[in-house]
Amino acid sequence: MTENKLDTEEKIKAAAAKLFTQRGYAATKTRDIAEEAGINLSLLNYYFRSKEKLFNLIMGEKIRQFFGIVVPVITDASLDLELKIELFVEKYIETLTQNPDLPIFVLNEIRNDPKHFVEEIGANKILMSSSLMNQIRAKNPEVNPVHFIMNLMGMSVFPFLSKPVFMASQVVDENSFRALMEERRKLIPIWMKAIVESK
Amino acid sequence: MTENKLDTEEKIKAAAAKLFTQRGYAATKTRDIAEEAGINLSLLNYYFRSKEKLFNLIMGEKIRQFFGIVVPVITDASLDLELKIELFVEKYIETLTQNPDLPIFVLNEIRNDPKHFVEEIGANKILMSSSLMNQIRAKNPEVNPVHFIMNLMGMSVFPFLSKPVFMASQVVDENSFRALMEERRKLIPIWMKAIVESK
DNA sequence: AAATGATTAAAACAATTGTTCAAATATTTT
DNA sequence: AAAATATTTGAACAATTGTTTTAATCATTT
Repeated sequence: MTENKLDTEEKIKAAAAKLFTQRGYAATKTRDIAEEAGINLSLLNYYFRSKEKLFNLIMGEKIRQFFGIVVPVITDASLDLELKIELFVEKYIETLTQNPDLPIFVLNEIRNDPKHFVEEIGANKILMSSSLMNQIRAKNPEVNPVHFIMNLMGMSVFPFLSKPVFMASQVVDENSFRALMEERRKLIPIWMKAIVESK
Repeated sequence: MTENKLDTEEKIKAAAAKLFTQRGYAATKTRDIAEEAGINLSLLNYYFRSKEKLFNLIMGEKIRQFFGIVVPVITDASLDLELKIELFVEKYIETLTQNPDLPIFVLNEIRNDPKHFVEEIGANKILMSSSLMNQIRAKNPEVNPVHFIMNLMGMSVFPFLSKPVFMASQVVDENSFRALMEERRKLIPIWMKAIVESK
């Protein structure tokens, strides 16, 4: 039955995505994926040929998820800078709240295999030539706009990267972290404005 | 000879530190460490009992390195807020320029084993009760000071976490990245001031 | 020079892990 | 219904990997 086939294939992909993002490539065993998916180990190779091919598939999806979120925002010339920032922050905090393991996984695996990232994100010059970058340059021509994007991403993404540290230190718990992120959704645009206009 | 003993022990530790921080625990093989150190495989177990014990040793050192840098700064009540920020940024950018793999390794492994982190950093309440936090609270009582520390760390550390992305995207190369970080050393304190005083 | 103890090397072991195979079961097509 | 095809299963294989063992080498002491 064709539906059953999609079912198991999706089950394997979901299990693989969960474990790969949580543990990384090397620490994830094919038997763990099979168990998590509730399927026989052989089916993994039957459907995806090898652990590596399955990983590359998941990896590609995660890369597109992580970087694709904001592409429509940063490229849309009809949005002014202020609105772009608001949407950028909102999209990231929303997506990462649902997928807290996404950033550390993506950053890790890009470092391990930068080529795969370049192949996956066909147009890698999108960022520098984007409407967002031009608007930043116009606003403050004296500062390299890369600083701006590092600040914007840093303030949005870093909290999720460092969440385990703040949790372990008992600085936040699951609920207060969520509340903090809600606050940041409104605060980061204000801070970014202050940064761009500073000095 | 006792000097030779220290020599090989240090060689193994250096090799282990390099490979563990670059690849993580699971992807690092004991045989790779031995080869990198230029020693026989058996010596690893002879000196450190097991891969896991060796890893915990390295891990502890890296955690202390990553978090220890700024403890003297954030706890010293004789430094005013502005100077604290300057020193904080300077220390981090300096240390991470020398050890670019440090943050992603530390954040990764803390997520994998938060308990080890808590045991390693005995006093985990240092941050919240630090002189730095009190100075922030005094300056802007309306905003949770955790936001402030996330911004400060995010702006300082995130560039190193995302460096492989910007390199692969050809947004920066090794030299321009270094130059950017030099700029940030001066800019982040200015931006942080703008943030704290915003609204 | 012989003996002792520390250090190093090579080989082997046992468990793990990715993958394949052959048979069984289920589904679709003729 | 029979044949053909697709899916699932359990066992097995081969390579990898952390660790241990046994013997050899080296430096130091007697």
